[in-house]
Amino acid sequence: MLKLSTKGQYGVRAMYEIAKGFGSGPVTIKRISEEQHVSIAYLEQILNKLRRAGIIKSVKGPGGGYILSRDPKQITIGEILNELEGPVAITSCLDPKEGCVRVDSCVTHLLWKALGDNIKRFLDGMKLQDLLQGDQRVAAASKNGSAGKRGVAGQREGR
Amino acid sequence: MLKLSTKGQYGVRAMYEIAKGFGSGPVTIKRISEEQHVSIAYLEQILNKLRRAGIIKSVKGPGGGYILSRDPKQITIGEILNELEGPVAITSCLDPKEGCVRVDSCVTHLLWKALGDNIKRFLDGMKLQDLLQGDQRVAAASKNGSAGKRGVAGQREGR
DNA sequence: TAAATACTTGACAGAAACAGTCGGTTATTA
DNA sequence: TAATAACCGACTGTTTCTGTCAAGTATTTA
Ligand code: FES
Ligand code: FES
Repeated sequence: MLKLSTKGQYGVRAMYEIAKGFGSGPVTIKRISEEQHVSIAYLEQILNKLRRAGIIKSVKGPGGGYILSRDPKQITIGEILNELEGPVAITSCLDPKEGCVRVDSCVTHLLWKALGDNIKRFLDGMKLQDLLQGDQRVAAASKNGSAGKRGVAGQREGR
Repeated sequence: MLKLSTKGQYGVRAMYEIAKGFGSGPVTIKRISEEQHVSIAYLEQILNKLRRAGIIKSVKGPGGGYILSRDPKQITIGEILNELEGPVAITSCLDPKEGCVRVDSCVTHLLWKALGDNIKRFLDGMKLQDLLQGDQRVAAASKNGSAGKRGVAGQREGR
């Protein structure tokens, strides 16, 4: 249950690849395709969305490719997924686009809201930079719970 | 993103309804249908799964219905959803039924694992009893993060 | 034992979401 | 102008979801 679509998964992997090249010129779609084993056609769809959202920029022509709009420290997994799959919404009732009339009498509303908030907090606390740093922070979050501002021992000094 | 299917949602609502009748005889499917606005036919499907899993028991004939197999304090939301939608598996790679060969070289594996563990911890920490008690504990979890053993201030003394 | 109640089971089907492809276009550089 | 690389929309097969339906079984009460 609660599966992420491939768009979201590939999107994060693609962003990781672009982040790897941060500071050293654009990364081509072809490169990403080879490194992450995702078809070029599919990646185009994904990267277009992210570009329109302003998270990455593109450079056309030879030597072109994609670059991050911001520092990897300032791009969260949450915002990537948000663009590709919409906001976290455990139920339709929690979806901003839908909403629900019976909120007050609903016994589970708060439950799903709490879960959704939890997930959101996790995803928004996780940065592209954390992926680049070989997952130490991620691993810590696994034991700890949310990756929120409380932080993790040893976070500041990545290496 | 990360939407729960209606089976899972209705399942929890149905369990809540059965839990309400805990100690005072079986609750009919008809009753649940009316209280929670879900069709009888659909509920049958859902309750059958839960019964086969041993979470609830059924009593046939007039005066029959469904009853909890255990105390509401001992039934978690996690196990209900687990039966109805399978285990938490953010990606196919994390799904016990599927698995992945490329785990080691995968940059996002740990990330999704951490998220999944987080969710699981939340769901397993949340009991049917918490729903019955008007959501105080749930509300607390919303601000706090995981509903795990670390607990929430004032948890012990529910009321 | 007959009637009423209530759960049991498996099959089925329309709708929606997913996963991915394809053909053609535009912009940049050398 | 030729090569490179991003851009764009439409399209399609597959899977999952969200239910419905019909027929059957078990239990109680009159
Ligand atoms: S039914 Fe809409 S909030 Fe629960
Ligand atoms: S590709 Fe299987 S673990 Fe990431």
